[in-house]
Amino acid sequence: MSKSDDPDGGRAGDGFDLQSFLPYLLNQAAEESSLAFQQVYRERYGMLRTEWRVLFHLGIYGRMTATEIGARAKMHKTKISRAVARLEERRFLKRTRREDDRRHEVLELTTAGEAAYRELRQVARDYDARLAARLAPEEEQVLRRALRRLAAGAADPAP
Amino acid sequence: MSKSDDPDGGRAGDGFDLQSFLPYLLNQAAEESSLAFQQVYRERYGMLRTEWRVLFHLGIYGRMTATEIGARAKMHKTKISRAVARLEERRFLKRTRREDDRRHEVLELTTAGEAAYRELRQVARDYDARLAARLAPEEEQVLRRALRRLAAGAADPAP
DNA sequence: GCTTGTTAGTTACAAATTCAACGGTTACCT
DNA sequence: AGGTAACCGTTGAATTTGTAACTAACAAGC
Repeated sequence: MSKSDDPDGGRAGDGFDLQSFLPYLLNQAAEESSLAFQQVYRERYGMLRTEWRVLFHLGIYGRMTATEIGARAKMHKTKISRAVARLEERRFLKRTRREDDRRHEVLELTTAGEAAYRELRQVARDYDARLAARLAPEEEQVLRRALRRLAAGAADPAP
Repeated sequence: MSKSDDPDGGRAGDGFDLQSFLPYLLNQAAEESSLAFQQVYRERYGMLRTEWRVLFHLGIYGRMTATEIGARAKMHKTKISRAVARLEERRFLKRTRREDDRRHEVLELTTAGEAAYRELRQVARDYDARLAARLAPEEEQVLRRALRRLAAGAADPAP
């Protein structure tokens, strides 16, 4: 039949355009644009996605606790707990219990962690530039702004 | 210390702006914007992400094989295999071996599958509109175009 | 003091994803 | 034909994630 004859990636079929559905489209773009970066932190440092995120949070913001990272990155406690454990094993960070409240562990990068962070940060900068180069300069601005708005979530759940 | 004092979500620290790093930002936006839709297909149909995707591909493009879906959606074989198995169990789709080449299985929605698809499609449309409503109309256009370009991937890997 | 409740972080178990190998079918090559 | 290679789809084992119960530390009320 003539149902799926379009050579390109997608607007045939019935009325729904999957390639324009934001949750789907965002996911495809996120997936695709993570690939090359992923390859670096995986193959060069044996890290997982959760791990480079924790690394970056500490590299950027300095000493913080696991919960603070979780709040900023919207990552679940357990993910962070495991990422921290692995990063500690590999001596990328160290923990210190806070003496005024011994429930908190303050996390901090070691020298090795700092070094890894700085290298990955450079990779990230270069890579981000390469991604942005696929877009028109003003397009890029609009994109980042729109994404931040979407990432922020709905303020009001419609009355 | 004065290292992480910014009340809002992000630009303190050293020079790197994580909230603007596209792979990270895209992921946050994708995650956030999937939540409400996820809730519907999960709680109303007990589906997984892979499953609604397969369902939509069949609903939109009609009969296709698993590999064709994989190519369009950039989903791995095994994910699709398992999604198809679960959708079949629940009688949302049926398979037919192609007689001219018995390696292929043509997948097709059942009546129940069609019904589920149509309902979810409506949810998707409404939801997409609600997401887009957070953006300025022209912003929205630029966003979708930019995302499609990013999702398409790099044409040349730089010589 | 001694409950009760809350918060920080871990761990155990189940669910989902990835990776590698497999069976069955067709295509190619001599 | 016979052998090898390629392709479609599945399966089992290893990773990774998610969910829920847990320990430890503090805080508040009584």
